[in-house]
Amino acid sequence: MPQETRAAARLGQSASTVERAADVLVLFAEAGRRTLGVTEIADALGLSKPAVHRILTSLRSRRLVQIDPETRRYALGLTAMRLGLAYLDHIDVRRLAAADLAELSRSTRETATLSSRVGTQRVYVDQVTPDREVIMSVSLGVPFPLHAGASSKAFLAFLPEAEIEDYLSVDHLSRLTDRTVVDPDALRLELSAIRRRGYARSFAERQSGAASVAAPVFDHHGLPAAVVSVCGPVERFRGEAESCAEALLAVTGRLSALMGHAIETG
Amino acid sequence: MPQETRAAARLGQSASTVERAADVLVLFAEAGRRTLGVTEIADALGLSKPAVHRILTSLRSRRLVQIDPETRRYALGLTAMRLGLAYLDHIDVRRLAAADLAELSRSTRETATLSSRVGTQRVYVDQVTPDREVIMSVSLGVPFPLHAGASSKAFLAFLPEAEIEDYLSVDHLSRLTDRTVVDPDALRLELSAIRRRGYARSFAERQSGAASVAAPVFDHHGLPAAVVSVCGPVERFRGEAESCAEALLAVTGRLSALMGHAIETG
DNA sequence: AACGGTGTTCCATATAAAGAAACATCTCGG
DNA sequence: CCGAGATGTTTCTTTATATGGAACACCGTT
Repeated sequence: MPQETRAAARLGQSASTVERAADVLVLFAEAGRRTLGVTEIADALGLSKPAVHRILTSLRSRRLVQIDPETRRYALGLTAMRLGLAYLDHIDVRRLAAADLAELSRSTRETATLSSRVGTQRVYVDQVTPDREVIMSVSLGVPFPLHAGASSKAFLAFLPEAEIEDYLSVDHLSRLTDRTVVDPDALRLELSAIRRRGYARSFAERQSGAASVAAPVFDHHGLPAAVVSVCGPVERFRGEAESCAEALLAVTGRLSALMGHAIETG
Repeated sequence: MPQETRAAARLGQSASTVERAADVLVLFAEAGRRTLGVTEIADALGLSKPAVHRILTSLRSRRLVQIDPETRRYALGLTAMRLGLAYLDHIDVRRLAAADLAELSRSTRETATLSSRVGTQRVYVDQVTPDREVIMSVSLGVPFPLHAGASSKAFLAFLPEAEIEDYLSVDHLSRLTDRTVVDPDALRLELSAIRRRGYARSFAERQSGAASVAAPVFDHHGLPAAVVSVCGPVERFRGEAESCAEALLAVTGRLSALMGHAIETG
């Protein structure tokens, strides 16, 4: 009689005790409470007290949880923190975003790009172009300033205020096209609008004939770790900008969550 | 025949499969590599391939690890990050530091204190006094300004520059004793010296007859989460300040590591 | 197309988790 | 101060389940 465990279906052979232990760990992350007692856990997960106690003892031996000898209550341990920091250290935004870029380009039928920041400059690090005749294509690896174009402004708008002011106080903000905004006060207004709106727009600010919407992916410090954009020829993009922005924000929201930003403890 | 497992001694009954699973997780945090394969893990931990595979399948069902379908290699998953962030969110500095405060007081034979910041003020949240006749004792929960006394200056010195300037630009920095420094420029110099030195000193700045050294405990954002101090009567403290500072920095360094500051992923 | 390398499944066996109950501690409130 | 009713922990037998050798499946190479 093949009794179905709680294991996710179609994953193959599993180790049920390990799953119970994982459930215990997740409970610590979910519960608003910092500490949990044996009975509390047993009731919440439908396990017996001895089972929970054995699991906690094993988790304790690897410092995934720790016990407060005073109250005999359990909390997450140092190793739990190490796992989280290791995850955050090893994320490769480009790899993480690759599938989303492809999907974003497919659904919008425009070019989707990913940018990184290098000091006070920005570079495209990835792009996916749609399968149609007239498209936009960007150059990977070429540095651009932070004040012109949707991707650049998406970075700048969400930096700490001191960094923004440092950037705006440089002697001369370069003019890349006749639509580039180079007045610091005008830029401050624009950045403020971007923060309210959640994404940046550009029509030929950086490159004549090109238009785009862009939004940042936030890391667990709340700073922009990367910027995703959807861009296309300016003539047809006017009508698409809004729907592109919607798809864009869905993607950047998901990626930000994967980067540790604003996780809901459910 | 009672075969000794790898479980830490004297912890009570355990669940060995859970320990093996925990070892797998720790391996991801230890290894410089981001991804690991089944065989790689099995070899590293001395387990059989099927055992490792079953464990990974279970960990995967709870998203503690994830699999790259392309390469069939495994990496830490979203839940691992959640555990880390939950740990960092829930640290109770006071509880964490309690034992160290006691040891610090014992080894220096002076009073050890812990302070938290509440906006632009500071309060003592814990203290341990030594067992001798003439000692210093502070009042827990009473707010003090950030510019007078070692503990206060230890907070102020390591705040973001913008916050420091905000604080120094208030109309009138209060004078608590005749040794209190209230000149903004003199304070800027002093804060800079504190940052270089790593800890703050005070002789009767906040309280007549009292002297202290203090250093911050940093959180994973690199900001001071709390301040530890060693303090005593000003007459005898002059000769002790340097040795107290050494013990102090050992403690704040260790606590900072526990808070996620500057963790090495060995 | 055969190889050496992965990851994955099968299956009989042995092990180690499960759980009821008893025990040990702790915490209140009268 | 002392029991009542929690909690966490251990014992012990039964039973469920993790184990690992071997076989299988799936690559990317040569």
